[in-house]
Amino acid sequence: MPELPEVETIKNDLSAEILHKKILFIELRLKKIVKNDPSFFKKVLIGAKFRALERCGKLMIFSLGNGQFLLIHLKMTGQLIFRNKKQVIAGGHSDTVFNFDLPNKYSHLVFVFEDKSKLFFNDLRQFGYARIVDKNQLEQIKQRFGMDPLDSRFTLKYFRNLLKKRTGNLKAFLLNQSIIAGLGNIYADEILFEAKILPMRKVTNLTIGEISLLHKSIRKIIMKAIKYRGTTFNTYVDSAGRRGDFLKFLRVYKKEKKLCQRCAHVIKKIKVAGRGTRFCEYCQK
DNA sequence: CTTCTTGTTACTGA
DNA sequence: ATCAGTAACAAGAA
Repeated sequence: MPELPEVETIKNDLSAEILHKKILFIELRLKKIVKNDPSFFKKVLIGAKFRALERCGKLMIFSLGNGQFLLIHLKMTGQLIFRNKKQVIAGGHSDTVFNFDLPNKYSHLVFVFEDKSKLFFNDLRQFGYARIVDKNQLEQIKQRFGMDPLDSRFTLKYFRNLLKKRTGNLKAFLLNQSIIAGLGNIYADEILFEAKILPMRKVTNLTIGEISLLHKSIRKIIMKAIKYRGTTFNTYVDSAGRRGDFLKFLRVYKKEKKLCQRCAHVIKKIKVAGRGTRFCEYCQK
């Protein structure tokens, strides 16, 4: 599942490949993946160039420099894969960097650039989307997102204030994109394990020490996951089709029935806030 | 065959 | 206003 670290990795890598290249052609293979009228979508993009790439939570924002912006959300199984002219010509076989043919049956949208390089938007479950918005719509959408954990304004003081306004459980709090933007099921569970706090705890009865540790853990886990280029469980790959390396650092996500690396008790899995939630009932308090 | 998975939105009722 | 719970979306894994 692309969460903040995965989207950040794709954003950074793609920025080095696609900026300032003219878009020659748009191949829309599955209409529902685009949330605009298809002819409007193509009209805005063809002939335009991506001027900047940014990330808001798990949402990618491609600035077109003409007052319009392309939004792409990968949801659970979306991929954005870039291939240069040489790779496009070679197909999927001859290059060790990537190991599958494109387009494949999950390639719903393809951007063709003037240098014959291509950007493929793949999505197995078709939950992801692409959408063109103008500046006003973009500002409205951005307002719905909470603080980015990497933002310098995400201080302990700020975090303590966020918690004060809430009453629910911690898992739901961490997953709520309008409070903190970018955390999903994998990193929420990993953060709570790191902070040694149970996911079903109410945000109202955390001690000062727990709040401080939780704040530290959010930044620590997210920064480490970015360093290792995200977590590949099923479909996630970066823009070159490579896997993320954070899988080997997971300590609770998909570790149910295995032994806790900290205390050797069995990792449990239950439903919290409607989501599969993994934790150690012994060393998380 | 059924159940589960997951990000987000929409809807219900409390 | 906020929260908990659930359905919806889709397709594959178990």
